[in-house]
Amino acid sequence: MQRVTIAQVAERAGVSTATVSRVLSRRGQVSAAVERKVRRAADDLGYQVNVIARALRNSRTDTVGMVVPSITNPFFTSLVESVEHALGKEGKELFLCDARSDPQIEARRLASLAARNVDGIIVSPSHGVDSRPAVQQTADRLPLVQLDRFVDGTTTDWVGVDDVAAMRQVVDHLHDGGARSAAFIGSLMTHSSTEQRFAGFRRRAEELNIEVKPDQVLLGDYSVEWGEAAVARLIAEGGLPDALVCADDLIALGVTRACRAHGFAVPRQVQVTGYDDIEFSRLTEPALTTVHQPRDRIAAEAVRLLAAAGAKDAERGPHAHISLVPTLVVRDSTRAAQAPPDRI
Amino acid sequence: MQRVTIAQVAERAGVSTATVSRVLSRRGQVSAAVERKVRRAADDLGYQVNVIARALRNSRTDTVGMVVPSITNPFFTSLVESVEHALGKEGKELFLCDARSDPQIEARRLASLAARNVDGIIVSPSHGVDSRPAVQQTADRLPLVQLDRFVDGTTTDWVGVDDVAAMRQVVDHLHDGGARSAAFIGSLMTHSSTEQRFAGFRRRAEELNIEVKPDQVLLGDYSVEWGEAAVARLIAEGGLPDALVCADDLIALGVTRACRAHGFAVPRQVQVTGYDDIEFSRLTEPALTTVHQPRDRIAAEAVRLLAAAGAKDAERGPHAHISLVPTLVVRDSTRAAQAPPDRI
DNA sequence: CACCTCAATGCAATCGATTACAGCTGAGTT
DNA sequence: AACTCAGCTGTAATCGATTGCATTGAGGTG
Repeated sequence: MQRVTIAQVAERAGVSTATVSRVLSRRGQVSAAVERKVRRAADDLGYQVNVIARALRNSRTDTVGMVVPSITNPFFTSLVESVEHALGKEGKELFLCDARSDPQIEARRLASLAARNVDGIIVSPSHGVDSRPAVQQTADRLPLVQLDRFVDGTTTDWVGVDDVAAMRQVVDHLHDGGARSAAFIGSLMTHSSTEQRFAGFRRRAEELNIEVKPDQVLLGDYSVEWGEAAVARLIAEGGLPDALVCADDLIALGVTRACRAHGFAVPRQVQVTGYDDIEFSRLTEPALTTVHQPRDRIAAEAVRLLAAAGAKDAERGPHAHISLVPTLVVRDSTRAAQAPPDRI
Repeated sequence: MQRVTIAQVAERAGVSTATVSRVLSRRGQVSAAVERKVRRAADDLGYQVNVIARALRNSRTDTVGMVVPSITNPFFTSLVESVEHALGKEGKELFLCDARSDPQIEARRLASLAARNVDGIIVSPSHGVDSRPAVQQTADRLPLVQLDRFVDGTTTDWVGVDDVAAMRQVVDHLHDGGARSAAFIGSLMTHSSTEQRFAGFRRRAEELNIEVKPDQVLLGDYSVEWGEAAVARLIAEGGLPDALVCADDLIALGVTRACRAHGFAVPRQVQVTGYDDIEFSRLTEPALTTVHQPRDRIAAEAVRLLAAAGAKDAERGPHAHISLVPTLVVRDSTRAAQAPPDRI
C-alpha cells in the first residue's frame, strides 16, 4: 500500500527531488547522464506520480467531468463513449456522473466535480429551468459546455444538432408517405430537446397543412413506458392520426410496440418516427425511422470548446453555439414515398 | 476561480486553521461559541473544502472507481446505476471508466484509478486471461471487487450470479417446451461468463439428453451483430436446432432478429433464450425469455465487500465469492410447457 | 493557596510534487 | 588571471487541509 514517492526515487538516484521532478515531467534542463540514472531508479522502484499531489500543486487534474440525465438511456451512453474517446486523444480522462433526471442530484454532482478540481465540465442538463442555478453557478467557476440539451437563459458554450432542420426532414418524409395528420409525443416543454423538436415539427406541419390536434400533443418523459402509455391514451381519446412523431427513440419504441399491441399496423396504418438513432432502433419490428445524431462530431466539438475555454481562461469571450445538421435514417416504421397510403 | 481556503475562514473567524478544520471536518472539541463563529464565517465566504488537498493529507478520497467492458451494453449501465446508488448511501462517489473490451485500455484505466487514490475498485474484467496482470496488480495495492465476470486465477472478492444454476433453469424450461436439440451462442470461453454459462448449459443438456452438436457451439462476442451472424452460419451449415441458447441478451436479440429474417418462426419453430434481462429484451418481437440478474443485490454486496476491505485493510483475509441465484423470466421467445412442440 | 485535571485552542509538521531562486562548475572571453 | 555566462542541480517554499503535541486557563481538590 505504501507508494513510491519522488523522494525515494531521488534517494536511489542520488539526486534531489527537484531533479527527479524535472526529469519525469520532462521540463527543465537535466544532463543526459542524470536523466538516465533517474529513469532507471524510477523504473526499478515502479514509481508512479501521485496525481493528487500534483493536482494540489498546480491545480490541474487532466480530468473532465460529465453529467448526463440518465446513464441508462443509450443515446447518452454512446455520447459518453464518443466524448471519452475524444478526450483520450488529449490525454484527459472522464469522470462520469448520472443525474437520474433530477436537478437536485445534478446540482450535487456538479458541485462535487467542481470540488474535485476537474478542468472542465460537459453537461446535458436534466431540466430546462430547474437545472439553471447549478449550471450557471458551475459555469461561473470553470469551463463548461452544454451538450444536446441546454438550459434556458444561461450563457455557456453549447453543442448539439439543429432540431428544427431535423424535424423538417421528418415531417417532409411523413408527408411524402401520405400522412395528413400527426401527433407529437415528447417529454416536457421544459426540456430544450422536446421544445425545439416540437417547434420544428409544428412549423413544418403547418406549412404542409398536416393536421395536429391540440390534444394530440402528448408530453411525458423520455421512456419506453411513456410511449406505450401515450398511445393508449390517444386510442382511448378517439384514435390515431396518420403519423406519430416522437421526441426520442425510447418513446418511439414504446409507441411502436403499443401500436402493434393494439392492432395497428406500422407503418401501413400509422407511421412512427424516433429521434437519436440509438442502436436498438434498428432492432425492433419494424425497424425505426429516426434522426441520426452525429455523436462523434458533437463530442469532438465539445472537447475542442472545453480546451479553448481552459486555455484562454481569463477572458471569457462570447460563447459558442454550435449546431450540427443531423440526417434522417429511413427504415421500416414509415412509408416510402411511392407507396400509396392505405386510407386515400 | 480563486477559491476560499480554510485560512481565509480562519482569519475571518479570528481563530486558527486548526480550529476551523476541527469544526468543519470532525467533532473535535470546540466550544459552541467558536463553532458558531466559524460556521458563520464559512457560510459568509461560501467555503467549500478542497477535496484534493484533503485527499493528499489523509489519502482517502471517498471515491470508488468502476471499470466495465462496455458502457454501451445496457446490462452494465444498469449495473453501474445500481452501484452508484449503493455508493451514494455511503457518501461515496463513483468514477466510471469504459474499457472498450480491450484489456490494454482496461489496464490503463485501472492504473489511473489507482493513481487517483480511489478508495476501492469495482471491475468487471474484459477478458478472462489477458485482464489478469492488471487486475491482480491493482488488487495488490487496494481493495478490489470483481463483478459479474472474473479473471481466472486471481484472488480477489467477487460478486455475481450462479450461472450454472441459471442455465439449469433455462435448459429445463426449453426441454419442457419440447426442445430436444440446442445450440449455444456465446462470446469466448476466455470470458468467465460465457464459460460458466456454457458449462451449466452443457451439463444440464446432457442430463436431459438434449442433443448439442459440437459445431453448434458458436463463439464470437457480446453483440447483436454476432447473434445475427451466428444464425446465418448455423443455417448455412445445416439448419437450426430446436433451441438457441444465448450467453447474453444482445446476442439473443440478434439471434431472434436473424431467425425471423430467415423465415424461422420464434418460438414456434425455434426457441431462443437470452441472459441478463436488459430492458430491451422485453421490447423485441417476440419478447425475450431470459435470466434476470439481481442487479441491486449484486451492487449492494459489492459495495459492502469494498467497505469491509477498506476497513480491515492491513490483514487481507480470505476472499469472498458471493454468488446470487438469478431467476428465469419467461416471455414469448420460448414455448410454454403445455404447448405441444410443432415437430413432434 | 499550591497543585492537578481537562477542555479548548494554537503551532507547526505533514501529505507528495512542483518550481522560484540561488549556488556551483567549468568553458569561453578579454 | 579575472570575469562572464550558461547549464545543472539543490534548497526550500508552496498548494490546502489535517492532526500530534504544546500551551493556556478555568475549575476542582486537599
